[in-house]
Amino acid sequence: MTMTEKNGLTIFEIKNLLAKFVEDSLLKAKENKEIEFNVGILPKILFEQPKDKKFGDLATNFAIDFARKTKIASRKIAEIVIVFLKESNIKIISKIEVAGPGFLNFFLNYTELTKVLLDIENTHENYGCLDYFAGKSINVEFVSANPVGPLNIVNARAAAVGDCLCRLLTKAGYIQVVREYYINDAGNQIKIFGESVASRYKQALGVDVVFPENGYQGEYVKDIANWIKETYNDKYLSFSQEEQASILGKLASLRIIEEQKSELKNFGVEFDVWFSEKTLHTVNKVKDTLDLLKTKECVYEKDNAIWLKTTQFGDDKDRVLVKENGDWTYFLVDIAYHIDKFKRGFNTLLDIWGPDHHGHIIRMKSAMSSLGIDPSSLVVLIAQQVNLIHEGEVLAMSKRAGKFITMKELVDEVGADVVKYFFIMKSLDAHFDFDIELAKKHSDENPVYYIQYAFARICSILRNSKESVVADLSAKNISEVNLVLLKEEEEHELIFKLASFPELILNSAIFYAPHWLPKYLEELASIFHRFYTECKVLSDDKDLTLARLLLVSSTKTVIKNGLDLMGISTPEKM
RNA sequence: GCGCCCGUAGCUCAGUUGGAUAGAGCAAUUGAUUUCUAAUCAAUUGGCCGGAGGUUCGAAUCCUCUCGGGCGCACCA
Repeated sequence: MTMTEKNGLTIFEIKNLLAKFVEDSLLKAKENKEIEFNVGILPKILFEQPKDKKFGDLATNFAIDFARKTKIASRKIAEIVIVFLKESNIKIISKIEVAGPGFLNFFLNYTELTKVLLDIENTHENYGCLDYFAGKSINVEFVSANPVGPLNIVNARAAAVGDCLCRLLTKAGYIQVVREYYINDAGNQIKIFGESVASRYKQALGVDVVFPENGYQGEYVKDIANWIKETYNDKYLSFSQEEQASILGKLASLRIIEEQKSELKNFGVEFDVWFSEKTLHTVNKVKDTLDLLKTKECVYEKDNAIWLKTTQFGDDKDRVLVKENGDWTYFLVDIAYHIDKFKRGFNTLLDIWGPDHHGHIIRMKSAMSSLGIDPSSLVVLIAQQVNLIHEGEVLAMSKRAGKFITMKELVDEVGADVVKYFFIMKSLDAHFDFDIELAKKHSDENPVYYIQYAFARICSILRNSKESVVADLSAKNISEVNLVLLKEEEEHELIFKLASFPELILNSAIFYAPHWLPKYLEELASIFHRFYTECKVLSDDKDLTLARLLLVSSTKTVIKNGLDLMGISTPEKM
C-alpha cells in the first residue's frame, strides 16, 4: 500500500510529543514568572511505564530532577506544569495527575491509541521500521572462527546474536549493514593445523609418522586427511614436509571454510563478506598500515622490535607491531584489517569477539586513536563463554584436544529455532550455562513455542473467520472498523504493547541489546494468550468481531516481525 | 599483582535514565476445557538483589572497599 496516511501514534512518538508539551509548559511557566530558571538547564523529559496501573500509562519524574537544579519544590513544579498541560488538550491523553514527590502521570486516550492498529495493518512487515540511523552504514564482524575445525557452540552464540543484531540495525534504519566473517588463514595455527593434516594424511597412506605434539587431535582431522587421500591419492607423499603442511593445510582449511559456510547457512545465517586475512598480506595493506603508523609519532623502536605506544590511551604496556625477527604481529595485521574496513566507508565497525579477546579492545581502540580515527566508531561486544551442561556437569571443551560439541551437533539435537532463541534471549555479557537435557526435555514448554503458539492461534482464528459469515477483514476498508469497541482491559494492554514495538526496535539497536526482543515477544504473547482466554474474537456481534479481528491481525504482524528479526520460523499450525 | 565480565527466588536469567510495593520462565501446589488450538489461562508458595560502608528525597542500579566464580595480562593467533 502506498501513500498511506498515518492514523495513530506509537508509544515512542507519544513520548516525544509529551516531552515537547512538558517543555513548552515549562517555558510558558517561565514567561509567566511562575518558575525561574535558565533555559540551558531544561531537563531531558524521559518517560517510563509505571508498574502499577494506578500511576497511569506513562509517567515522568523530570520535576524531581529539575527541583534540584532550581531549588523549587518538585511537587510545586509538577503542579505548575500540569495546569499548562491540561490547557493544551492533548488528544492522545485522557487524564494527567501529579503524584508522590512530583511524578507526572499520564493516562492515554485509548480510542486515539487504537488507531495505531490501522498503521500496523497498512505498513505490515514494515511496521517497526525506523529512520533513526538514516544514511549510516555499519559493518558487523562476527563468528570469525579460525578455519582449523568445525564451528563450536560459542560460534553458534555469536552467529545467532550477530545475525539478529544485523536485522535489528537494518530495521532501525541503517542504509547498509554488512555481515562480515574474518578468516584467520595466515597465522601460526594454520601452520600447526597443516602439520596435523599432513601427518594424518601420511598415516592414512600407511606411513608410520609421529603426530605433532601440539597438533589438532580431533577426529575431523582424520576425516579430512582421508578425503584428501581419496581425492588425490598419494600425490603429495613425495613432497617435502614443509610443502605438505602448507598445501594440505590449505586444502583442508578451504574445505573447512566451505563446511562452516554451509553449516551457518543451515542455521539461517549468511555473511555478505568472507574476508581472508591473506589478502591483507598479498596487497601490501599491512605494510601500508605500518608506514602510516610510523608517521604518527606513536611508534618507536626498542630491542630491535617496533612498538605502538598504546599506554598513552590507557593500556598497561605498549604493544609490539613488528617482532625482532621482522615478522608482523597479529596485532598489526588486525589493525590493517580494521583500517581496511574503515576505508570501505563504514560509519561504524561492530565486532563481536570471544571473552579471551577483551584485553584487545583497548589496544585496537588505541591504534584507531593513533591514526586519528574516532575510537567510538569501533564498537566491540564480548560474547561471554558458554558452558555446556551435560548431566549436571560442565563439559570441558578444547578444539586442540578435539573435545567439543559442534554447532551442527547442537542444532541437530535441539533445533535451530530453539538454539537461536536461547542464545538471543541472554545478554551477551552473561556467562551462559546451556543445559542440553533441559533444552530438550522442556522443549514443549519452551518460550519459543509459547510465542509461536500465540502466532498459530491467531492464524487459526483468521482461518475460521473466513469460513464464517463475518466479512474478511481485507475485503473491508479497515478504517470503517469501529475501534471504540475495543475497551476491555486485555485489549488495551495488547494495543499498548503493539504500539511499543518501534521503541523496542530503537532501544535494542541503539544499545546493541538484541536480548530485549525475545523478552518483549514473551510479554506480548502472554498478553495475547490472556486476551484470547478473556475475549472471544469470533462472535455474532459483527462489529465487535471485526474490531477484534483487526487487533488480532495486528498482533500477528508484530509477532511475525519480531520472530523474523531473530530468524525464527512462524508456523501457522502447531 | 593489574585489568575485563559475572554474582538478583530451588534452577536459568531480565531489570534501558537511579524512582513509586524487586520481575519472568522452569520446578512445586491448587483451580479452569459443552466455547476461535489446554503447547493455554488464573491463583499460591518462593528474595538480607554476594557482604560492608558512602552519595540522596530515593540505590539491585552510582562511588569506595571486600568476598566468591570465569577470563585475560606474549616479540601466540
